[in-house]
Amino acid sequence: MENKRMRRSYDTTSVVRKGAWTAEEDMLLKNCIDKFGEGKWHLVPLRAGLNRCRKSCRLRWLNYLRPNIKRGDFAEDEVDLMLRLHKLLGNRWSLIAGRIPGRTANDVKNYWNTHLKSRCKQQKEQLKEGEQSPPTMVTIIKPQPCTISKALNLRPHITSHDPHNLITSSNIDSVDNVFNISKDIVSSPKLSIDNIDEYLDALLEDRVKEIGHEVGWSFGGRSAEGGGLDVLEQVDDQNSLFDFPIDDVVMLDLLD
DNA sequence: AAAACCTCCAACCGCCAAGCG
DNA sequence: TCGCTTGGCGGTTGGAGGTTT
Repeated sequence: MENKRMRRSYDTTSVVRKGAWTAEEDMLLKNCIDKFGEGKWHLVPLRAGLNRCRKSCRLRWLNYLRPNIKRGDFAEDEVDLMLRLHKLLGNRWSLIAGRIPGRTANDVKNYWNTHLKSRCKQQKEQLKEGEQSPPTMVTIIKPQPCTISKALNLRPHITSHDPHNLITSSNIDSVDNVFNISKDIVSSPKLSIDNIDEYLDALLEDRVKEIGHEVGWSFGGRSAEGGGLDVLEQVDDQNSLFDFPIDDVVMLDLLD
């Protein structure tokens, strides 16, 4: 598909080309990835015969050329999932995108910034106005940390205390009416983003199975790529996969 | 009709962590 | 241990196209 907008002008005098990609460049990049596979991005410009930097090639592939990328408007359930994940993870776009099949981190980020940021702000203000009545706590989820570490294949590079990998109070400032996570808990060095990633799978799967039992859902399998839930056949049509009522508070007791 | 303003999103930029010699 | 390279991420920009005035 040709760029719908050819916005940026090219600097033809520089060695490394910038700006919008042409169909020809796309083809060269795609052929290169098809032949050599993803990765080794520093070699890609050379292999593909492109005057582009490695980052530009990588970005173009990940955000545009990669197969199975979904384009067009976000579906209602995708938006719903995005909202909930954002409340839990903050601006961790790549993590959020990893749970929305076919969507890239850039897509998610753009959608958030253009559609949901203002909506979220608005909701927050409304909540402040009616702050007198505290939200009702309806669900308590208490997974056992030892189960997570045993049951899940945590990646080897997880560090015990990596400040950049932690959800901190600063990036959960939007945690309000859905996930009420104490700052003490989320800033604990025991919980890294990698844990969160795996943890979400376990948490959602457990929760969905639990709910599914009650309402009579049947389940498919895990996706090969992300390891998360990928199929859920709903027997009745009254609930969606992540249909926690928006006003519920889900207390996550992540640690012992 | 056209100027001003708004929306959208591809692409760029800077930073960080991991890996390697 | 240190410095360099690479991959990856989130924030931001810029400009085409759409809408309003």
